[in-house]
Amino acid sequence: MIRLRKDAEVTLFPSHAQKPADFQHWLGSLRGRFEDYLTKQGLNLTKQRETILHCLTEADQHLTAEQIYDQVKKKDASIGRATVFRTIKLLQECGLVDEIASLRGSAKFELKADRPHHDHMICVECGRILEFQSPMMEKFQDEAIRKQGFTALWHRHEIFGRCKLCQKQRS
Amino acid sequence: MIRLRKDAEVTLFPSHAQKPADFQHWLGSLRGRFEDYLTKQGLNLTKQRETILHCLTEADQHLTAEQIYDQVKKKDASIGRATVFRTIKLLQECGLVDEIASLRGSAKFELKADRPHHDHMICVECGRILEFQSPMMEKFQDEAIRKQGFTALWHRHEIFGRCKLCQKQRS
DNA sequence: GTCGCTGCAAAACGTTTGCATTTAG
DNA sequence: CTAAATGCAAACGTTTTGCAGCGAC
Repeated sequence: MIRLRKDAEVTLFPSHAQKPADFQHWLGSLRGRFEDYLTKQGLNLTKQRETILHCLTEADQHLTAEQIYDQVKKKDASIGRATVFRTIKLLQECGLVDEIASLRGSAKFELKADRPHHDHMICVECGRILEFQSPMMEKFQDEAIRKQGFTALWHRHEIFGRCKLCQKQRS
Repeated sequence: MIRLRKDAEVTLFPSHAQKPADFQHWLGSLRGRFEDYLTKQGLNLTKQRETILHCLTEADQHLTAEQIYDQVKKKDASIGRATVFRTIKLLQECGLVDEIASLRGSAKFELKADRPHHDHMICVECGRILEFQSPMMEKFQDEAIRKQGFTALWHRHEIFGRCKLCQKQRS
């Protein structure tokens, strides 16, 4: 028998990551983690890669590759699309960035960094992405994984529907 | 306080839908549901649409549009890709087919029909898709949705990793 | 000088669409 | 006769790739 308090089940996050108080220090630490990974692979942290990471830290929402590209262009107009895609891939490999599904079309990305794991509710009307976390859900998920003899690497859990505002506008 | 039996938490499904004992009757009922939907929309159940639905009922795994197209061609070589895509879309609209994400590339589809809701574990090595269901997970998910004031339309929960066999081969 | 990195353009990929033709009631 | 349905090929949006030139150690 499992007992649990009704209160502790679900945590909501604001729709975007909170910026750490010491932004510069945070940015530096991410930069360091990226550089470490690249070095280990025999690669380098170039100006372009740094710019792209920087844009991701500044963004307060989930961005498509194209949106990241737009932001990056503001800092350095010479950077090409291909570099953005290639860099996002590197950031995913080293665990700094996560891909989340969008309703249709292009993928969206978020800076995972040190944030706790969470899942997403995606509004099909306005595209807004809400985040939530439920340790209990994780628990039962782990149970299923164990039962199946599966080795989980990552997962995504996306709920599509209408956010409070869009639902209200409909009625 | 919520109490629950440790046993009843997670149900595994075989990696594909069990075929009903009376296949013909089942097929007929799905066909009927499709036809009802089409009629309501002022559309018709054509030979092509019937063939595509038939292929989906025969498949015992999750198929991409291209794989469905291949199966369909065996029954009627004249059917085009576009018709397959268009028909899958209709089947989704009337709730007979669900789309599930594949690791990369094309979407995969499954015949939802009367099957209970379930989620997926996707093996990144062999592509095998395992299914599981956990009422408790749904419960906490609903809790999160309620807290957020969200109106859920559908969701998907996909765990990527290695299945038992592929994991064994690695070690 | 080497090897990685880049931007560009072209290719690849899965999916959708426009259109002329066929089909069914 | 009309409206829907089809197959084809072209278009689409996103992502990947080939390649020649650039740049950093």
